[in-house]
Amino acid sequence: MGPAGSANWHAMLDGAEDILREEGYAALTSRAVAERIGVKQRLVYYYFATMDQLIVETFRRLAVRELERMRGMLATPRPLRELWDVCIHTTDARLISEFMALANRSEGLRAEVIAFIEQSRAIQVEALTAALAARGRGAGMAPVGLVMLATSAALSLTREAELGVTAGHAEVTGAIEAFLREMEGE
Amino acid sequence: MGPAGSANWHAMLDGAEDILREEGYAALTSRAVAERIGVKQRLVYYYFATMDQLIVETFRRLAVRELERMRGMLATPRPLRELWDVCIHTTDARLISEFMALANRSEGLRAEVIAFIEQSRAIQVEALTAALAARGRGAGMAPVGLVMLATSAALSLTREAELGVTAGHAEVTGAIEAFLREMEGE
DNA sequence: GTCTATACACCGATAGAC
DNA sequence: GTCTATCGGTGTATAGAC
Repeated sequence: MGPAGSANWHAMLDGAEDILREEGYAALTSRAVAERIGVKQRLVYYYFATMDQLIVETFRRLAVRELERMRGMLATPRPLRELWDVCIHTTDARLISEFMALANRSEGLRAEVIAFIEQSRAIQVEALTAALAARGRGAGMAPVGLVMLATSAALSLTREAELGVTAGHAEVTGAIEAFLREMEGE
Repeated sequence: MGPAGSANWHAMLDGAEDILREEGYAALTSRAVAERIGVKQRLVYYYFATMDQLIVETFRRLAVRELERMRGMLATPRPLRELWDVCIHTTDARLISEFMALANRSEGLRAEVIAFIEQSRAIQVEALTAALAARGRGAGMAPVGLVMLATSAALSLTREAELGVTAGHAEVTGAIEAFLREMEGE
């Protein structure tokens, strides 16, 4: 309904994102979003027809930004290093947990999540394939497999670190760092 | 409060588990649990002081069962194969997503989740270490790192498969299957 | 665009009878 | 152990004034 891209529209998505991160999806209500940005609850329904729509838009905005950022990294001197650092340092496992749980029950969100995973994987495969080709070598597994494995590891490493579990982390991180150094130096 | 281990106690945990799996934690209410097992809402508060306690007990019962099962596998002819099959086939990523999201906001649950991860990792490390020693070889990475990596992969493989994403899955599964065959034959 | 007001349903938790 | 009844609060969503 309301104008996408307007100041209030963005403010509402910002609020929704913060609430998801800090309090979880059970706390993501139209009242909470309104209060957080200093408007009345009714206004949320002027900008979004349902709460589900607000959630989907929140994820979509995040996904678009992230994909754009990742594509930008393809042109840098060390794309693999950049992509890995993003995965491991700027990922918020709490926020991702909420979206993963929500995606199990919202068709609209699920479609967005699927699209995001597929596109981000494609970008990462492109980066790894190019890096391997430039050095005229393979990696013992097809790039798409290696990318899938690294993405899984990054997500679990981040999530467990937030919980306070670290068994095996140094070993996995070490192996990936060694691979990155071998591929891109520094 | 109420007698842990009684028929109603188990029925309530069963109900809670089903609701989490099917509808998510936002739908896990005392009324929903009561209705599902055919009792009145008040009775839920006779067995559990708070909803948080019910959630913690639901996870704990599940974790205890799972750890027992995993320990039992250490004595089988192919422990690595058994442990991997459990990870990849009987894991319900939806249920895990809910517990992961809940653990971000419930101290009691978080402690249980941490304990479970640490204990299951220890069992898996024991299995892998024994298997490597029996064959007098190493694996290019310390066992705990390999276990961490495999666990991450299993979780993401299951979760993505439920979403319908499969890019890179065959490659990762193939590599792990090859490793298992090399270690335990068949 | 933004508001007041409200319909209707559901929540956790408790009092207290049987 | 199990129930009826209820308190005070919150949820989505809508009607309609300004």
